[in-house]
Amino acid sequence: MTDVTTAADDDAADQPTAAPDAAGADATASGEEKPRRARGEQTRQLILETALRLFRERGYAETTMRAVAKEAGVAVGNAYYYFDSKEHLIQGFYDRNQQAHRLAAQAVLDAEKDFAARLRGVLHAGIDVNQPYHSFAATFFKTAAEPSSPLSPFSRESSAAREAAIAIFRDVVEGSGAKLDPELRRELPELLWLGWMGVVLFWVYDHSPEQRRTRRLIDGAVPLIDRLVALSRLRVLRPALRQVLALIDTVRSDD
Amino acid sequence: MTDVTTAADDDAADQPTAAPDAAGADATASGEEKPRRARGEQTRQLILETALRLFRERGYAETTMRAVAKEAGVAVGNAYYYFDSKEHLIQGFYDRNQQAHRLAAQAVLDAEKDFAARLRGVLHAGIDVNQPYHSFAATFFKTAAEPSSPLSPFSRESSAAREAAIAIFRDVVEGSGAKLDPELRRELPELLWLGWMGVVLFWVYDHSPEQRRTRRLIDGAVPLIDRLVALSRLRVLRPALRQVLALIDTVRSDD
DNA sequence: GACCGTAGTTGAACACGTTCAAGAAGGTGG
DNA sequence: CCACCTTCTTGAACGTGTTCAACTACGGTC
Repeated sequence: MTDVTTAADDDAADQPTAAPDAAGADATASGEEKPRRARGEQTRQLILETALRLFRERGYAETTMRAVAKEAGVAVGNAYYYFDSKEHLIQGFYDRNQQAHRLAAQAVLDAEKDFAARLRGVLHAGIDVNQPYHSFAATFFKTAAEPSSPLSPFSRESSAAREAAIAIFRDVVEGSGAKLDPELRRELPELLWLGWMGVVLFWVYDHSPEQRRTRRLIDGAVPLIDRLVALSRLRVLRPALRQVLALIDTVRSDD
Repeated sequence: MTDVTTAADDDAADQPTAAPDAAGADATASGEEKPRRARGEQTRQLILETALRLFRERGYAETTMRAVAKEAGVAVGNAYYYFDSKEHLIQGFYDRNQQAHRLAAQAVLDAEKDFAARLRGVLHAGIDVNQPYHSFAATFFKTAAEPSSPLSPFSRESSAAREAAIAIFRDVVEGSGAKLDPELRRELPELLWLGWMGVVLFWVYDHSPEQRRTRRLIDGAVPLIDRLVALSRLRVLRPALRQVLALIDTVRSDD
């Protein structure tokens, strides 16, 4: 209700200190007074919410740090007290979508038992969740692509989110009745996650209306993977399978 | 104007087309419409050479447009007369390495007939060529990853370079004695190029000493692909192959 | 030779992400 | 009440990529 943040582009300047006396205004979300540390956390959230809203409204590149600060009613330097850089603000978006995917995927996994159906559902759910942010995601992807960026899906900083994502695919495999080579079973979740990264990559580059091509890619690739997984138990393919698994091991080994 | 070109001296300064008027040197294919203005081309080359040198010496991010201009002995605005942005300067690097890869690949293709050996050689040659620029390439890769960037390997602006790269892999296939399904034969070059893009992606993220993991990836993946290609003629796999080819077709179709 | 149009060139100016020294707020211990 | 420390906040300032109106040089035309 209070929603001072929506005050646009004009006044925001006259607001030197937010809630100097507390007066209970700060208790909006959580019920009770946190430890004294709550003061900064509020500002942090305010800045993050404001930034994500502006990213959504205007796009990432078009949103300046000055605009975020002004809109949030703080000094620009304050944003940098809580976030190391503009890119770091994206992490919030990142986490949020990851969680939404997890949730949407769970609904699918609760309803489906067949491996192919589970995989297909989870992949489509991932696209569903990200669909509204396609144009924004493209620019955001640019910064995530930098290997040294903490936003990279392969970075140490992302390892928690990455593990969570892989867990979804582990669930896809484990919860299905698919019979497969035990060693493959162990590696498959990570491989599927890698495939998902590939789908996301394709999606980012997909300019077709509503990203239909990505949908078709999913629909076409899933039966293929399903078939391949089934074929993996075939005698002629055993050596090839071993070869693939050995390669994965070799490549992963040291650093 | 005194003692200009503090460091840009050496080679790049005085090069071709020094005679602007003589003998219609600038035989740019188009012809009459264009007045013979080779004057600017020299400046363009000077700026490009200077920029690439500084990128190599200091890195991309650390090289400022002001430094490029100063080192080249021109005003900063002049660089923008010839190049739309700092990113556009990278295109030169891009083209040069592409050509070097083509050259190194040719040596391999002239010597080897076996499919696996050809593929392996071409991939290693690609890494060889790019090796000296690994740290620089990582940051440069960031800008290439942006879908809307003209530097993206999938962009229209890169289509010439892309076709040239695919041609290398076409040569890999055609020049080998490998027997394979005719339809696969048609698609394989582009698929191999896509795989090559994957290897590059892996390479960019590879922090192992001298990117050994990438080398191992190549050495491990090539026999695998070789085997897969050979297996593609197996009866049990024919339907799967059809499925793959159909998927590629579907995904590629409209936009 | 005078004139004009355009390719080429300039550097100040702009908006941006980011940094930093300075200070305010608010608690803690005396 | 007073120092004192930590946490939080500020806004000017820096260096960056990029733009732009003005200017120069030069070939073509009369």
